[in-house]
Amino acid sequence: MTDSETVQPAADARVTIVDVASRAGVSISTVSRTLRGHRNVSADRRARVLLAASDLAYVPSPAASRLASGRTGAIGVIVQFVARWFFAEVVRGAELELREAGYDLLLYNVGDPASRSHLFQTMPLRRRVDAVLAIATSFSESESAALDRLGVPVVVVGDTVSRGRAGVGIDDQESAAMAVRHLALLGHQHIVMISGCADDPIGRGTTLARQAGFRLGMREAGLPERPDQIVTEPWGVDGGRRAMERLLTRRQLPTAVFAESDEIAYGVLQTLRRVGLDVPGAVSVVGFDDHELAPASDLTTIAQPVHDQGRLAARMVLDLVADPGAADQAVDGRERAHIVLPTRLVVRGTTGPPRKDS
Amino acid sequence: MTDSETVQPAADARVTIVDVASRAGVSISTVSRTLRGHRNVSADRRARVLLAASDLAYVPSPAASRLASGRTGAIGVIVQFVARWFFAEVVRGAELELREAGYDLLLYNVGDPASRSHLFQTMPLRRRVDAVLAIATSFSESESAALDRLGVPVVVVGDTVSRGRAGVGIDDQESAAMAVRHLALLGHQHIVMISGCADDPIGRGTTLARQAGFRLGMREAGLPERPDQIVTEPWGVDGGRRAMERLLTRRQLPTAVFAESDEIAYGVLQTLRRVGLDVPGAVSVVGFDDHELAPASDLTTIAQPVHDQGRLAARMVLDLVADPGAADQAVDGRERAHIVLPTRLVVRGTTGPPRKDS
DNA sequence: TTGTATGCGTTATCAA
DNA sequence: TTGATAACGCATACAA
Repeated sequence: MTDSETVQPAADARVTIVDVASRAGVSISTVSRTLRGHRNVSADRRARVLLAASDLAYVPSPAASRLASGRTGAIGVIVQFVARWFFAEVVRGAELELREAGYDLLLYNVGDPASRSHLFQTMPLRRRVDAVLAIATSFSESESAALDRLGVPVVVVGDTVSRGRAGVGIDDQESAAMAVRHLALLGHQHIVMISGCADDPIGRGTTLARQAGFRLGMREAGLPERPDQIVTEPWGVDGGRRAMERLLTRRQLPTAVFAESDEIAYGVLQTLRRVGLDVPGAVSVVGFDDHELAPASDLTTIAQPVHDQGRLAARMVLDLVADPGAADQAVDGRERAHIVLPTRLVVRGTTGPPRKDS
Repeated sequence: MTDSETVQPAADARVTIVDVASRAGVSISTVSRTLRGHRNVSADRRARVLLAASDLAYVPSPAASRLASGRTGAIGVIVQFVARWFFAEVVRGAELELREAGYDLLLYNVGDPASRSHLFQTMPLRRRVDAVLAIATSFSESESAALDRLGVPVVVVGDTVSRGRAGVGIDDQESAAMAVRHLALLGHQHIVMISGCADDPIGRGTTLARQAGFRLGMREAGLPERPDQIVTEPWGVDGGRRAMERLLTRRQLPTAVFAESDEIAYGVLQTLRRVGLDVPGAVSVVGFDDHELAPASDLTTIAQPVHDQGRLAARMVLDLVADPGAADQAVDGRERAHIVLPTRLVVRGTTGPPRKDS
């Protein structure tokens, strides 16, 4: 650990802009202007101010700055489950970008209904953030209204339902269709999708879009619609495990399974392993997300750029904060306020052609 | 989604304490006192203030409050990799507790050296937080000094090296010994530990403690010291995979592997699966953490209460903020400022007795 | 380009 | 118990 070994000045927390001003022999407005990067400061004074500030290890008081300017310098990030890989990865990407721009990241984890309704009812974000970044969640009407009432820009990540808001995401429908095409091309005819429940408020939009994509892919491949072609269980490993167990009670086992998420796929794989069904010999499995542990499970999956979604969303937020009217203008060279990032199939070991005897 | 459907008042963000005071017919001091829960306010005035505040949907300005009181109402949480399950889970626990107490959670992700040194050199936390919560990281001397210079309480989670600071964690050494005892009891004599590199700044203390625990457990079980009984690779799935590959080139395969973390164990399992070695028939595997996906891999592991560590640490932080001198006093009924939480063995399918012919 | 002066919305001190 | 009022530390409109 050779980093950050530089010795710091005494760094008395009580150094104010007045101290810097008097040490530099200028007024506090000049200090303020200099430190905020305004152009109209002469070179020599700028230098003097910078020197004095660094000598004194001056750090402006965020509270005072916020009070005077009205800007909070903070972005509120609303997330359902920080502990889940996807959310955490988005947060990481956003944090990187925000920190770089000097913004604070206020985390609001609203997985349980209690804290969620608390967030939207008492709105603790009010006056605390310059903008809001909401990760993979669908808002109810009133929630959405509450958000608008904040009067700050709102950017969403990865929720298809919230069109109309600035945001970044992927094309869940097309991506799901990609998975089906992959299986169809391998020769699979009996494909089942396992997904979370669409009435689950969490990721509702995502679930619906991926289900639609599955159906689309099936139609494209000329495969017949089956009544039970989509099995739903609560989202997660357990759900996947249970769904696969249900499939094991059917008259005929599908030759391939498309899971709405890698976590669900893990549950599917677990059940298949337990009963000794070969993957992909007996059943092929495709996941979705390219979860960090997908390589460890050798899982074929649809990869999406999670980290980048966080970064881009954060940049959109910053742009909107800088210019609130820019919601519909170009962002980062792209056309619209809704950025759609590409996905791709990652072929690993859980997919292959169906066995001839199937 | 039936929650948070309550209609909100107009909620003009520009309502100040003055408006509440005039509507209630009292002075702003009375409003302030009432809202901050001071005792010396008469019942009727209190009621009037509360009514007026709620009518106007008044929310105090955090910036003004912070400027006047000197308290920021925020806790800085320093984390290496939010995207990893352990860290994210601790954050989740901490967030719950902090939010409940009305504190903001400022997230600082310092995985890469650049942002880490930036954090400790320019100390953006200064004046922004009332306390710091550092998750599973070892500080260098200068980093530790920089932290102290902040002049706010610091609480650590899950790092054994940082004794001397208030914190909460587990007994990594004893827990690792537990894993070894489990294997020894099953009859294993040839056990190898796979761990991250001890010169990796990340989780250095944890790694060292678990290695020490491994050696302790081996001695206790009367098993001979072997020169190569600990294999180190960079922490993570890839490291585990590679370490297991290295084991496959040895003259004799161990009958059991103890992985420093579940992620490492996943890599080990992947390699074993690839070469067709039966688990636990040919090789038993024990992990550490009880990662959320450990059940999916049917991994025997040492479970630690991650979420609770976050919660307890947050509560320690809050106690210290309330009474900075309380560092060495009782916390939550426990004796010392360093809380050690219990761990336990979770037996799943990756451990069993060694095959007779081994 | 530079400095002066006012305001930002609270909290806290002090008299009453 | 209540109410004036002085900080709190900075940004900014305005004057110079």
